[in-house]
Amino acid sequence: MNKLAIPSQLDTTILAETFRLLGDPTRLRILFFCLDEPRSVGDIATSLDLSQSLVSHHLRLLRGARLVRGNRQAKQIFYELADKHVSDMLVDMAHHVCEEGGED
Amino acid sequence: MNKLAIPSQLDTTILAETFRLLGDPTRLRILFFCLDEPRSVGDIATSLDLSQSLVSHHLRLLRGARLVRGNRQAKQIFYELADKHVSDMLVDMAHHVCEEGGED
DNA sequence: CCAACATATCAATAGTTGTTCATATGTATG
DNA sequence: CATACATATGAACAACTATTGATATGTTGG
Repeated sequence: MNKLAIPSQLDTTILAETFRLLGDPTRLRILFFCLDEPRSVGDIATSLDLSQSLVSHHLRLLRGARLVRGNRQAKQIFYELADKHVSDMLVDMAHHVCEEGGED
Repeated sequence: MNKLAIPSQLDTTILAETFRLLGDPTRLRILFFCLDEPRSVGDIATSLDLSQSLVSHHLRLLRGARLVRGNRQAKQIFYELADKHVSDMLVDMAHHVCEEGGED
C-alpha cells in the first residue's frame, strides 16, 4: 500500500511549510551538524562559521516546526533533532542526493 | 548503516534546493496531483484552480530539478513525477504529516 | 496557410525571507 | 549584586520568489 489520497489543501500547506524550512542551506547545515549529537548554539555558530544571531534565528524557526529540540545545560543550550522521523528523513535525502541515480 | 558524514556544503546546497522546491504549497499540490497518473497542464490548472501561466512556471522549476517529466501527446503535454524516488518521498512525507506522532 | 487550441516565456509587482547589527533576557560565578 | 558569558529577540534592509497579465511558441485540423 504505497498510494494515498491527495492530501487536503491544508495538509499540503503544512507539508510545504516543513519542506520550506528544510529548503535553506544554512538551516540544513545546522540540522546535519546536530544530527549525531546535541550541539550548543555557540558550537554551531563557530563550527559552521555563522553569526550567533543568525543561528538563534534559524533555531527558532526549526523549533517552531518541531524539527529540533533544545536542552539547557547551565549557560548553554544544546540542540538536537526533535525525533527519529526527522533524522531518518535527513539521512534518506542525503543518500538520495549522493546516489543521483535515475531509475526508469 | 544509518549514519552518514555531514554532507559537504555543496551537497547541502543542492539538497536544500530540492527541499526549497517542495516547500511551496502550489508546487506540492501539482506534484500530488500528478502522483497517480500523468496530467496535462490544462488539467492541472483547471483541477487545482490555478492560472495556466502559473502552472507552467512551476512546472518549469520542477522540470529543472528533474522532479517531474513531461510527455507531449498531440497538443497537450502530460506531466508525471520524474522517478520513484520522488514519488516515494512525497508519499512518505504525506504519511509523516498525517501521523503526527512524536516518538521519544 | 490560417484559425484555434495548448503550453511556454516575458516583464512587472507585491509579498516573503535570510541576514546583519544592536539590544535584551537569562544564567552562573566571584 | 555585579560582571561576564550564552542565547534570544527586535528592527531594518536587500535579495529572492510567487503570482499576474500579456504575448510568444508550438501543434493540429480545415
